[in-house]
This record gives sequence, structure tokens and C-alpha cells, in this order.
Amino acid sequence: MPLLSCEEQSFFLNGAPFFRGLSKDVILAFLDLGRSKVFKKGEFITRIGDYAEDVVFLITGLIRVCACSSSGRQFTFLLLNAGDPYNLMGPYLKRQRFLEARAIIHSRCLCIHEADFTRFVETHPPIITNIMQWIGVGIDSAHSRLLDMMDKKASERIMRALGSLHAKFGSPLLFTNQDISGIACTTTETTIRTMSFLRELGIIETRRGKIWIKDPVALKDVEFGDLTF
Amino acid sequence: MPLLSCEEQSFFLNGAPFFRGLSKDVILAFLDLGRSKVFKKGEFITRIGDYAEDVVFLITGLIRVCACSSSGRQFTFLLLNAGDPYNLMGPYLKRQRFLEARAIIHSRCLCIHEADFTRFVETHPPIITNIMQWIGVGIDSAHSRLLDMMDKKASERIMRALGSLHAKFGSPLLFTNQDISGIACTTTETTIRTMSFLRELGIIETRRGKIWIKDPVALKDVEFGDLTF
DNA sequence: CGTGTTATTGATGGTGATCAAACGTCGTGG
DNA sequence: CCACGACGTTTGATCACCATCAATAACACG
Repeated sequence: MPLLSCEEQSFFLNGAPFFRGLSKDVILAFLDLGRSKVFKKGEFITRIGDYAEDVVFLITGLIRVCACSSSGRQFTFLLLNAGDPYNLMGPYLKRQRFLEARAIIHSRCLCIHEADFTRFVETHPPIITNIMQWIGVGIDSAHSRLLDMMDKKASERIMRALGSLHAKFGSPLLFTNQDISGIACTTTETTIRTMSFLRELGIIETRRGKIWIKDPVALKDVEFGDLTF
Repeated sequence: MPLLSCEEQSFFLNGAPFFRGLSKDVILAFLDLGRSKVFKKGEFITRIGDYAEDVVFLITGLIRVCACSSSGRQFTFLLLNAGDPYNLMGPYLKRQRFLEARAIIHSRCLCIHEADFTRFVETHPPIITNIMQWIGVGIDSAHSRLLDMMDKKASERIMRALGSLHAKFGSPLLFTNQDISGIACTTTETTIRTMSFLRELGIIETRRGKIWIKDPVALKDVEFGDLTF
């Protein structure tokens, strides 16, 4: 069985944001480095404290990447879509990182060993731009969220989270209030109160684990700099 | 006049954290790309909204990098020491970034044009590791601060900030309470109250713009993951 | 049909932002 | 050399936001 189905390969060549701008040959050669690996729902790709070395690309499924404080609170700072990379810097860091990646649904990944990855980067410099851009978005997102934590109210953070999720995953969103609170850095109760408010305004509709965004414009970003998942 | 004095060059070759692990020849060839540029106290290296392209290395001085929210609140997320790089990703991003870098004291920098930088990286792959490690520290620091914002009290954040600053700059620290509040993401008043508390405990001594750390151990990190400036 | 998960609402309290006012210190220019 | 203004420091009072605790209801799945 080939590593990727026809549609999957074509998606990596044309649709996947990470690979944008790279030539077909380079992408194919790159994908050829990977081995397929399946993670069942709830399974960990990496745990907190792991020395994560492999670079991972999600083929199908959904993966949540989150950090966890000593008090047990955890917050989601990345949700991987099909085609998205994870742990791009792992091969270079060689140290423990305090993040965990977990499959939300049954997911299939393409895993590239660190040595293969670094060798490929050295011999195909154009991919450096793609890597840097991806990491840059992640850094800007982290800083943007720090600013939000400083001087945005919880309800505003939740609205921003909903807006960004809608941009990435469409509607309906398959997330619980608990999921949303992990993204917006607040509690479940506060999230529910805000959601109930947004429902009254007709901006969203909700049903156990599903959120329909009826009025995306009302959730529009006001802050300079995007939140990205 | 040569770009770097003898001591400066020797510092870049042996002391500067960023260049650790690179061969002497590579470092010299790299430094050779740069032009010297002086920034007076208070002058901006980049402003919010700039398309920053050049990569900057601080030779002597002190530079604050901070982000600014729409409400005008700003927080410091990086303080550059001699030898530290700034805007490593700029050459690859080609878009507005919402950060500003400003000279706290009279500072001299080595500026490398984006095209020279990317060309050098492509022809000297070992430097990719240094770049990635530097960026990795920055990302981990940002995430660590997000966790702090979530479930650490303001006083704990201030203590952590003081501990990290002490590790990087020694004692006394030449920062005002306002500076500290920008780093710990809180207000001047809250910072002053905490400082006054720490003074009573004998952990610090302060005088207008100066902070002596008498008991660094008391400020020790408890959280998993370092804060870095 | 029972159990675990998610949603919901109310009451309470603490943290820390905000406003206000005053004082010490430093540098500058008349 | 002094007066002034800018800046940093300090303290007190107030109050909004939101985390926390608690208890119940609705729903899904075996």
C-alpha cells in the first residue's frame, strides 16, 4: 500500500499551506522521507517532557498541541489540520520540551526522522523559507495571545478564538465548551456564560459539542496580529 | 576603522551564546556580511508595523524588544545583550510584524541585509541549528509566559522576572519598576507593592532605577520551562 | 437503563487594575 | 546656583472581572 492515496498526494502538492511555493519534485522527494503512523483517538504523539525528534505531518485527522502548567491547567496553542507540520524545530533542539500532542480523532501521520529532515533541509534550501514562515506564524500567534491575556476580557478572547477556529475549520465547529476554554485561556463556566450570551445575540447556535457560527463578521478580529491554530 | 574591535571580535568568536558550536571561519565570514550602525538612547531599530528585513546583532549596548496592544499597553518580551541576534526570521517573513525594538542605552549593532543573510544560511547549513535553537528558546519562553499569565499571581511573575533578569544581567539591575512591570505583564503599582514586600524580606534592595538581588535563590524558578529575555 | 460526559445557573470571594494624591530625585536651563 | 519640570516611587481606596465552588439538568452511549 502506498504511503499516500492519490487525493492525499494531490492535497500535499496543491492545497497544503505549509508546502506552498515549493516545486512538485521537492515536495515529492520530501514526502518520500516519511513513514506512515496511525494514532488512535486520545493517543499521544508526544508527551510533556519527551525528547521529540521526529517531524510529523498530519495526513488525516485532528491533533491538539497543548502546554500544561505545574498546577495542571493546560491550554491549547495549536490545532493541526491535514497537511500541517508539527515539531519542525525538534530535530535542532535536542532537549525536553513541555508540550504534548494528542490525537483528538483517529489520525494518520507522516513521520520524518530528524536526521533525514536536517539532511533534506541542507540540500534543499528553499524549504527553509517555508519552515521559517510556519514558525513565524506560531511566534506571532503566541505574542498575540499574550497581549490578549493582558488587556482583553475573557469574552473577547472567546470571540476571537471562535473567529479563528471558524476561519480554519468552517462551521459547525466540533468542540465542547471545555475545548474552547482551553483555547481562550479561561474556565469552562466563563466560556458557557459567554456562549449563552452570543447565542442570545444570534451570533452562534450550539448543541452538545457542536457550534454553528451564524455571524462570523461579529467575531471579527480587532487586534493587530492574528491568532492561529 | 575596523567593524569590530579586537575584544568584540574575540567575544563573538568565544563568548556569544548565539554562535556557540560554529567554527571560527564561519563566524568571521558571517560577521563580514554586516555593516555597523549606531542607535542613540531611545532610538528605534524597528517600529510597530515595519517591514523589518535586516538581521541585527547587538555589539554593545542594550535593546528592548516589545509588543504593543491596541489599547497602548506594551510588554517586553526580549532584552538583547551584546552578541544577541534580533529579527532572525525577518528575511523570510516579508510581512509586517507588530513588534518594536528600541535602544535603551547608546547601542552599536551589526546589520546584515536579508539577501546576504539568506544566501549565507543556504551555503552554510550548520548555522541553521543555531538559528533554530535561538528561535526555539524564544517560543518556549513565550509559551512559558502564557502559562504564567494563566495561573501565576502577579507577585510570582515579578519574582520570576527578577530571577531571569539576574541570571542574564547580574546585579544590580538597571531597571525601573515600570520596566519590570512591562516584563512581568502587570502594572507599575502592583510591581511596587511586590518590590516593597521583597525588600522587607531582604531578598532585594532598591534605589531609583536600580535593583540589587541579595538572595537569588529565593527567586528560583518553580515552573517547568525557562523564561528568557 | 445507568453511567459518564457536557451544559447550565447561582452565589461568593480574591486578585489586581484603576484612580488619586503626594513625595523624592534627577537633570536642565535660566 | 536655584527653580522648575519630568520622571520614578509610594500608599491608600475602590471596584470590576472572573475563578472557584456547588448543585442540577440534559444528553449520549454502552
